[in-house]
Amino acid sequence: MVVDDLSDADLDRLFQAFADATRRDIVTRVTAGESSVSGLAEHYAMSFAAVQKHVAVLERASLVTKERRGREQIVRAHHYGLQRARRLLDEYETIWRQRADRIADILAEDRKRVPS
Amino acid sequence: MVVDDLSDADLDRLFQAFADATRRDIVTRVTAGESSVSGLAEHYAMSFAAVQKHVAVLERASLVTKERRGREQIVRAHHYGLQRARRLLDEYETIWRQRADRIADILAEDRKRVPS
DNA sequence: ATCATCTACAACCATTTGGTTGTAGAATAA
DNA sequence: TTATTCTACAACCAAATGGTTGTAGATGAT
Repeated sequence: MVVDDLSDADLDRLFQAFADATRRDIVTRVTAGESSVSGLAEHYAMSFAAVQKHVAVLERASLVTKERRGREQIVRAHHYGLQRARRLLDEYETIWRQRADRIADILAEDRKRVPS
Repeated sequence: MVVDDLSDADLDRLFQAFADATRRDIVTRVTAGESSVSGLAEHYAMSFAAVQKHVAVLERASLVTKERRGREQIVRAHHYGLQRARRLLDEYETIWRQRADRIADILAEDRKRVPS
């Protein structure tokens, strides 16, 4: 049962977004609670513009959303992006596990046929 | 309960490795069954050297292993890298879900106090 | 009205990335 | 031995990435 319908480009953006420690930290923060871009920027030893770019990357990957509130831009976690990434890795792991089980079965057969 | 102990650089490599469609396809293939590097290269419209590089990226990310067999280099899936990535995303999702539940509770409280 | 704050975005720079071609070594086949 | 196959790796290139500074527009506070 496939629930995801993400293009290669979508997946590229999704995993690329996770491939940076600052961005993973931003995801953690806004997952714990919303924050303005400048609020986020305080926590990192880089310029506001750099943080702004990181947020933009996360937004393009559908991992966060931005919403204006007064003069601030509020960043929130976007659940579904996260869920999709996890499900994809789940699929890989399921395939792997099935194969591992099959190998285990074959080994078990061997043991029956050639008892020590 | 934290089972993972991956540095930022480890995670960078891990997600970076997934951030390319060719590499994800290689992971899928070798997850279904081992293959030589040249065997993999047949499936892609790029040079052998390019595929070789992709395999090297996956190897550095601990997603596959290489082993010499005669003149071939056999590529296999390495389960643990995959598992670690999935668990990390699980953690994010758990945090998010807890927060979503908390918000739902607060809304439920509101409904009790201010019945329509 | 003025000032401070928050954001947007352009221009620039160094490094990394994803590809190429070319050369060379090791293992197998004839 | 010689030829073929598979791999390793260097050198190169264009484009993307992750950072910077600088300028300008909106919004809120005094």
